[in-house]
Amino acid sequence: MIETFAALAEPNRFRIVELLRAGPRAVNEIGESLHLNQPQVSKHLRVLKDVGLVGVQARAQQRLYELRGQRLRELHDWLERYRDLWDARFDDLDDLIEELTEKEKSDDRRKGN
Amino acid sequence: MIETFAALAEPNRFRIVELLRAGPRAVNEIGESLHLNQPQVSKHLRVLKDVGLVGVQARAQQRLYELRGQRLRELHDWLERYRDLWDARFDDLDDLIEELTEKEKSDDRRKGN
DNA sequence: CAGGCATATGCCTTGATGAGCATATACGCG
DNA sequence: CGCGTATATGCTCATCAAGGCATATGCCTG
Repeated sequence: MIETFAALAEPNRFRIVELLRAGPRAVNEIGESLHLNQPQVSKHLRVLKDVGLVGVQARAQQRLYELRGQRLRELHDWLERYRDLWDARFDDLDDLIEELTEKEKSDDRRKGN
Repeated sequence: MIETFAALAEPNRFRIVELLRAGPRAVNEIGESLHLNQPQVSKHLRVLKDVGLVGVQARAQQRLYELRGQRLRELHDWLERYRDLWDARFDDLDDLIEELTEKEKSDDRRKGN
């Protein structure tokens, strides 16, 4: 889980993942699309592959990288455990609470709580 | 999005988030539960708060940190765009493809593709 | 099997970040 | 209002990861 987060936390890696959502790509294609040097692309793909976010498929001297669902599904499963936190309208309430908390500070002071 | 990933990519921060799933906690409680020094807890909470994963609520000299849903919901929304990738049984297929790819390498060699 | 293309790896430098410790700030209480 | 508790911040050190460049490896073609 943490490894997945770490992999996706890197901007260029995130862009690669987003790009691969459209389908498999060769290393040079990725590099051109995202304006990255080839070695960097390879290195990032290595990380993504080690984590299991992508898989490779060799075609001639090219390597087609494709997104894999496994880790994303795990991410989803993890998120599910927090569903009650965000599935409701809690978020807007949070904002309210935040504001009220500020207010309480002065209230507390007044009533000596 | 990336900031959320970065925040969750740190092991101790991840543990804090998991802990806060059970409900709001004061800084010292978190520290004791996770065996972390107080300054570290504060620093991690700072990051989590800056990213918006947690909110604070002051009570006396304590600060109760609580998980917020916003960022997790965004994460969920982002994942949704990849749903077709993991919602099906594609994953097992990926494993197959991986294996077949290895096999193809020799096949290609034989048939001179 | 030599040359060329596609990709991977190694090395170096640099910036970011976490841990630890000391210390500052905030707040309630006597 | 001074003291103790709860939390935040500053500083330093060590680690790590990303970018750039050079180069190695793999594979195809003539």
